Amino acid sequence: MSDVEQYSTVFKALSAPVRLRLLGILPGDDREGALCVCNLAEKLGISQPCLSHHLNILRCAGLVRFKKDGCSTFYFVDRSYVERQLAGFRKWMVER
Amino acid sequence: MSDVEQYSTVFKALSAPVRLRLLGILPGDDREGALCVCNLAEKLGISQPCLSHHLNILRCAGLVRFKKDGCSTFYFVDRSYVERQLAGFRKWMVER
DNA sequence: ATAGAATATCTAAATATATGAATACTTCGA
DNA sequence: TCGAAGTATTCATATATTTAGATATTCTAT
Repeated sequence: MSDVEQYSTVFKALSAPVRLRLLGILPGDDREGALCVCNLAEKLGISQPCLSHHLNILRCAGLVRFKKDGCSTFYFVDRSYVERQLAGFRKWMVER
Repeated sequence: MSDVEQYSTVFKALSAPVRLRLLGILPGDDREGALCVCNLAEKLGISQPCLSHHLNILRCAGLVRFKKDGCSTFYFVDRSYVERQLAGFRKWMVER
């Protein structure tokens, strides 16, 4: 994947208010304060399938990961990946 | 505008490959190597109206500005604004 | 095995975005 | 003032995204 495709995937994932609110609720890698998916949906005021869809977009972009714990799934933000992407883009932009 | 709306506007502007390529071509505030709009369109392989549309999206997001010089218009990236937004988002994300 | 809980996938509808053609607007020089 | 060049806007169409309901899958406990 080219730089441009890479960054556009990340930024597209970050471009929806609902996904930003989701990122704001999800815990970091430490997973303190993690919520299961159904509670997240309620908190965001969207349906569970819709939330699954947005989590999938964030996951495909590499911004979140998850750990399964029995029946439940706990998502968390991969903050270091987010920061690497932002830093990479900043560098890409300035280097032109 | 709330933080979430603000960042989503910026990221939405950055989410299209054609707009990233455009940002890669546009000069920074020094405006060295500036191209007029019609030359940019040719370089990107899109029509002039389409380019105008994308420039407008970037402008509305605050990422680019322009200077008119006679008939021509020269766009340039407001790099300091871009960096402020990226830094602000990084902070916003970590603070949750 | 079976039931129930949690999450993901499929499907269809609504909405948003991207694009180019036609047209309007602006500025400059003759 | 008129014409030409450069850019923006309008309009219609094609494509992509968002959303919820229905359904499928996965895991656990009985």
